[in-house]
Amino acid sequence: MTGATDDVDDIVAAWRRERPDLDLGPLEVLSRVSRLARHLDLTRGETFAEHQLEGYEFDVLVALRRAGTPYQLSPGRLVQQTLVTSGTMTNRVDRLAARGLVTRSPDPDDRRGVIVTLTEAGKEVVDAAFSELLDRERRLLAGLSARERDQLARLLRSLLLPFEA
Amino acid sequence: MTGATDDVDDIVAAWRRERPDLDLGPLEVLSRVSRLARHLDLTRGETFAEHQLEGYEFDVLVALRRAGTPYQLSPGRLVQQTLVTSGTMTNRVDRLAARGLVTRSPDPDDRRGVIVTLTEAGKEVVDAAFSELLDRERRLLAGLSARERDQLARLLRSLLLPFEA
DNA sequence: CAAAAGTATCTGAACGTCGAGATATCTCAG
DNA sequence: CTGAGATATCTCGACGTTCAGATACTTTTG
Repeated sequence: MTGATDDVDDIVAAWRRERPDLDLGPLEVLSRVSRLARHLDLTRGETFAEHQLEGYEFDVLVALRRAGTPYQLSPGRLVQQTLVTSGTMTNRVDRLAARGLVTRSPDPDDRRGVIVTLTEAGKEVVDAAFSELLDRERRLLAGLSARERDQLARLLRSLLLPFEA
Repeated sequence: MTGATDDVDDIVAAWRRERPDLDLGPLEVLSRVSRLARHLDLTRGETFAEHQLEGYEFDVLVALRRAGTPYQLSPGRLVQQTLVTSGTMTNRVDRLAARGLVTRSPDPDDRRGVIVTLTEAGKEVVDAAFSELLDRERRLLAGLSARERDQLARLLRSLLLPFEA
């Protein structure tokens, strides 16, 4: 059994033919990261659709949910956790508030500030969707042993660290 | 020395506190993949800007470049390789053609078809940008040994395969 | 305490992507 | 050959994101 090849193997082979002078090593890892993330994004949508959620809505709800009681965060903190811009977060909170999944209220300690709170309805939706997402993702990882998953997590962490300085 | 922790460690710890009933294992791997990809996307933009390119333009040029002489692909093939929709590809080719980086011509063998060709100017731009991108990505991976990079590539490949069936 | 610098959030226009549908062409069974 | 279905590409309106700048408030400085 010769190990199966993926799209990135083809891409690297093509480059090796076209540019044998270049060290294509980085592609082996980082192209796979990008493509895998893209596939994950595309299929996550299926899970969310079952709960009448969009992916970007989920990202906000999930940040509020794991903050714990009373499920409150400022837009600024939500921006940090979701890696989007402040204008985007304003829009997202608007839409979620219109659907009754969060509320927006003034921060009593800082009159510039706003507090976004997960509603009970929002909590129910996000809990259901999150649990299903975990199930789905567990299936994606089923092909790896526990040891391999640990390795993978450890290696990815070390790539992630430089971005979080 | 206790290993450094990243954002995902914090996220998992928060979830463990909030939902000790759930198996959060998938997050350790897949959250890192998503966040890393997002960071890669954000910083890739810096490299491209030096060559007056946008990331989405680069994706198209690079697919044509590695196709080899005569650097031609149909919009359909470009769609497959870049994981975007056909409408998006039409727009991208429009913009690249307007900038003189590609040309669009009818396919002589299939009158429904179109052939997108990389111009000499397009080739020069993409070669310069690609080489610089590789340098930059190599630096990101410098913290890993060759053996670790291989491991990582192998594990990511096995996660990618199910999406490519 | 006043002025300057910093911070939190929102606004609005420009932009790229998507998704459904339209058009034109090709393929193949009958 | 003909008609049905498949295929390749494009059109276009809706949408979410970005970016720069505006606003309002807070903190720091002298």
